[in-house]
Amino acid sequence: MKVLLADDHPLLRHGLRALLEQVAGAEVVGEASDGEEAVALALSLNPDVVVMDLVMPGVGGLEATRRLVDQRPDLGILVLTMSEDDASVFAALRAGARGYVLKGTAGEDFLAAVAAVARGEAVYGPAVARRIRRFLTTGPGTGPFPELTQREREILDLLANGKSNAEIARALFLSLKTVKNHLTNVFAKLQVADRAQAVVRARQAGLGS
Amino acid sequence: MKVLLADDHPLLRHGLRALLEQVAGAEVVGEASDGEEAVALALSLNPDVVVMDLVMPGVGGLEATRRLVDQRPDLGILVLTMSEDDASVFAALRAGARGYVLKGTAGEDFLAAVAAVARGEAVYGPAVARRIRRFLTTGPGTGPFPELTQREREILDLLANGKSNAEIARALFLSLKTVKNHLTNVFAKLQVADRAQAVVRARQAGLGS
DNA sequence: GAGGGAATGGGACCAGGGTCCCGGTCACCC
DNA sequence: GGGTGACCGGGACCCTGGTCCCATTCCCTC
Repeated sequence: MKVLLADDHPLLRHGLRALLEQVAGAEVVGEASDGEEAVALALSLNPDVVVMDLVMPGVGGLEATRRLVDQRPDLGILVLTMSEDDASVFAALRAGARGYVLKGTAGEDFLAAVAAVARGEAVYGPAVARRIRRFLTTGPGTGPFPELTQREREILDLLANGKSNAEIARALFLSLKTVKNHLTNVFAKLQVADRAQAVVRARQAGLGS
Repeated sequence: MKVLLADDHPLLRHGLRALLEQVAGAEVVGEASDGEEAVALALSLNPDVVVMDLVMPGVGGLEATRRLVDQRPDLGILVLTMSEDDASVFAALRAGARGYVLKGTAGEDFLAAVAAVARGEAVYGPAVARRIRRFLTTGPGTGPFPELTQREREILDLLANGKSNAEIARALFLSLKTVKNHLTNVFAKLQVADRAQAVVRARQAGLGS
């Protein structure tokens, strides 16, 4: 099983290589630090699996995945990323990645995912699986504020970044009135008096950037 | 040299351990995956250096750093961060970290930083070094936002906890007008438009509870 | 003593934020 | 079919928040 590593963090590449080399039959045939390099190395080294970071300088993992899948449809690509957001998950899957693992997963789970992708299977980490299930069920699942609706959470997230009502309205293509109405509900559910307190609560819960 | 690793990413911990174990005299005595665990292990294992990630589930690296420095002022804490953004790095240093390295740094540089922190030195990147110098040269203004006056910082701190103008006025025995006037100055100095954005900035810098 | 900045307030003004109440559409479920 | 809830929006209303003036009192420094 030949593996190609593509990640712009030397430390992380080192960890992956150390992990993979413990496994009999696994061999790290190359390392790339950006998407361009990843595509070139994958085409020349013919690995069974490419472990691909999404965020890399220059050509990112998403674009590299698209190019590789275009030329080698059977190549297994395991996307490895920090971000857990819905957009990334589905963008990666649409691009043709066969697996999606968060960087926070345990070593054994990661190795199992690499092996599975090499065998042609598709795997997702448990965290992402939960995320997908939540996304599919759409219900007010296990978010930071489960009592909020989807829309209310979107608005709160923008609020947590200091956006004004008008900016939120523009960002979500809503009327100013709708934003204010939603926020009134959010404040009630969070049991806060105004937007400033809501920002405090939201950022305590890890929202915002 | 005894090292404790605190990061919620097993893969990254693995990479760091592999790196450190190449060095004679270095020993990874423990691994923690959140701030709570990091504090407990550091107090029981007595390492020379704690390599601390900032973003961890539950008690984050910032709070863990504060608690550790409180109990073991001489303990070297090396913060490991994704990005070099001013607010978080500065907050970490304010919490008592003796250095920080980006996750993207090369292995040798990372090892050098760990060794330096173990020796009691402090290591910072050029961007932070500039900021530190400015912070120190602006005298014992002590805290983020050196451009603010003492009173303005007090008010901003209350604001960062979601207090209204009236509440701030009562808390500080001031007129409502005075609070508003001070806040107008604070907003100008922080280059934000309103209190919500000020809350965001303040909490990014580690203010508030 | 003159100057400047920090701190404290007042007056006037008004835009944005927030509330309450109302209407409608759509999807889902009993 | 009827009910419920999310989502979208309007009207009217009030008040906090924020700004731009202004003044006063300290205190520190030149």
